[in-house]
Amino acid sequence: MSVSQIPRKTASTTDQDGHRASAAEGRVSQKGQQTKAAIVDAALRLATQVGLEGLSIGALAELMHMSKSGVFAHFGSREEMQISVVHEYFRQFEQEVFYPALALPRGLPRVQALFANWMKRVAVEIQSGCIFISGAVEFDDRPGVVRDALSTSVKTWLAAMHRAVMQAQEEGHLSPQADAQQMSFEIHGLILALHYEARFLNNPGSMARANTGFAYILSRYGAPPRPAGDDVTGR
Amino acid sequence: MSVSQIPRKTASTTDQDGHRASAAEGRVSQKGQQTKAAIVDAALRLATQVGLEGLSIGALAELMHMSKSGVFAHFGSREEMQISVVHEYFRQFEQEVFYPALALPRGLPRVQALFANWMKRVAVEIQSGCIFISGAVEFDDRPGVVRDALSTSVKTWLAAMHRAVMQAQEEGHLSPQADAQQMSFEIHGLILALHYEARFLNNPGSMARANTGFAYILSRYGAPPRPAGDDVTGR
DNA sequence: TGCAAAATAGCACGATCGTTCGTTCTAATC
DNA sequence: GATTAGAACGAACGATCGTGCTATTTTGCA
Repeated sequence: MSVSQIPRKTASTTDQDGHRASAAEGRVSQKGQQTKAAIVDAALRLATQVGLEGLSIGALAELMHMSKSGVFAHFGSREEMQISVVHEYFRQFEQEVFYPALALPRGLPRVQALFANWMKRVAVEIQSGCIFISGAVEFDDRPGVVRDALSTSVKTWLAAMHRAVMQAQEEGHLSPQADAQQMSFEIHGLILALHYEARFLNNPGSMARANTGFAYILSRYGAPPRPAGDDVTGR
Repeated sequence: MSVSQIPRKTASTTDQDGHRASAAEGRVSQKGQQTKAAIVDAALRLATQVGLEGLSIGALAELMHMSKSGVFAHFGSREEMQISVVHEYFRQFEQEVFYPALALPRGLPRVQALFANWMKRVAVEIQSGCIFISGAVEFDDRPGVVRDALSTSVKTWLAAMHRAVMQAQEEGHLSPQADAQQMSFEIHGLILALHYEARFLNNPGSMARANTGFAYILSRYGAPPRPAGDDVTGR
């Protein structure tokens, strides 16, 4: 399902056409699409550092060498801009983490690839930040469209991970009586602990601990003894 | 430093007298201490919902039925107010989670008590929020005194937890060759996943999954339910 | 009870926020 | 080339932010 709604790479703004038109609800020109995509790009880069709430149109305008109103006109509201950022982040997350793992056979190889890709991305986000994590904190008790967009994106990804685990059970790679929800929960915890301890506490060795934890989880859930190849980068 | 000490509204700021005086560094009166403690109390309650950055002196003043300048004068700066909130939060955390567990014998019982108390607190924070988590996101790439206060508090607590685990190894309750840092990391992950999935995603059953995960960790690290000396690949 | 000191209020400041409005410039269409 | 829609600008708005400053009230102590 998430595969079918793959957004076009040519225009990153076309994915929200159906639900809301641009600022003045007039048709957008080619140039308009380009600049809007560039703005969303810059906004995403800024949001990973200062969070979705720290994102301001003024700062974004200065970064784009544009006027505030010029930037604003592309979205019509701050919330709509934040949603655009969330969608773009999710799109990139899919491209980097999810889709490459589909190249591997379903079952344990794909689960390992998903986790490896996830780790690779978090490793970068230790410096840049992750809006799925910062956004969760910022919007966890602030209902609204931005929270909905965030929540939907995160749930879509976690469901994909969970699905891969269940497929591994079906393939006989993991114990069939194991609790797939439990396993997904623990994996999520490893990622969150890595992000917290590496990014905020600057604890060295967090990456290795997350990987070790994942190996422990696999072994507990009945994964076959590890093959000689230690590197499981599914790319 | 007794166990039974319950946080009371009076003199909750006396613990930070030595490190920094009040706003104008003049001597504080009894009434001043009371109101400041009440302000910090309200600020803490507000900060758990909107975060340390969302905390504003204006909103706090309205909540206290005071003027902005009246509130401001107690701290001298917004940062100092945020630091006071962090210290108060840490103090309450200690009182609720850490000290009660000291009543139990060192080793596995104390480790289990620490985790149980931690869980009890997080269960409440699913509704109210946790500034150790929200603060980490808000200040993870914003250096300064507030970040330092937060970081120090969190590290103190995690070190206490880690120390308890090592004591359990010394007591023979946990396998001596196990990696205590690894175990602490995984426990931290369970708490973070619980907070994320329960508070942001509203996933039911998260509490049970965190408890189950903790039991798994204990068994893997050689807790009594399983015969000691068991290999790391338990279950 | 009187008096110094502390607590609080009131006001104003510069800055920044998201947003609106009218205008100007640029691009696409005929 | 003329027409027109859209992109971008610039100024201004009301609101809120943290923070000074100066009165005024309240408190604690001799």
